[in-house]
Amino acid sequence: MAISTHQLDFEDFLLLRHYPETASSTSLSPLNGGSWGWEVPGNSACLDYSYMLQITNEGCAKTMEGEEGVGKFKIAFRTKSGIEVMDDGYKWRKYGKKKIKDNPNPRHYFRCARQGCKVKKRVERDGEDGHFVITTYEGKHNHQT
DNA sequence: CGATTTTGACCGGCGC
DNA sequence: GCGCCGGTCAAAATCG
Repeated sequence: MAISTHQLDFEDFLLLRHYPETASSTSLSPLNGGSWGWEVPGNSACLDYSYMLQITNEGCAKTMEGEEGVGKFKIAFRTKSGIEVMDDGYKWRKYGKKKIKDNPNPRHYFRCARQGCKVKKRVERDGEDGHFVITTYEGKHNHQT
């Protein structure tokens, strides 16, 4: 599979980063509704998968600072691609499928096939925009590609 | 033959 | 306390 990637059309995509306990404090802004935030890169004209992987690693490092981790890093991005599952070099084992209320489309749950690797991957196809795919990564790989 | 996928059911958490 | 939604696991079947 190989992502083939290389150059997917990331014309429209959103990057979502999640920070476990960023000082949530007692009062979370109602506007945020949590510690989730959407980030949209300025020049998203051409973003390649490698870039996303970098972001992932970076985020992991930050989030896991001090913790062993395995943790709780979560990143999600919506891409405008007909391909839902792109191969990022890791082997994924599907462990579930579920239909979400918000989306009439089924959501696929993947998990890294490597032992000791508790990374989870969630892929949801946008039913209204068939060409949009929301991929969410959770956790950190204990091994290199 | 082994690993992986598939569907359904079960469980847990959150909300009201 | 009950209901809803989402997530995970499990057994069987399939593919390579």
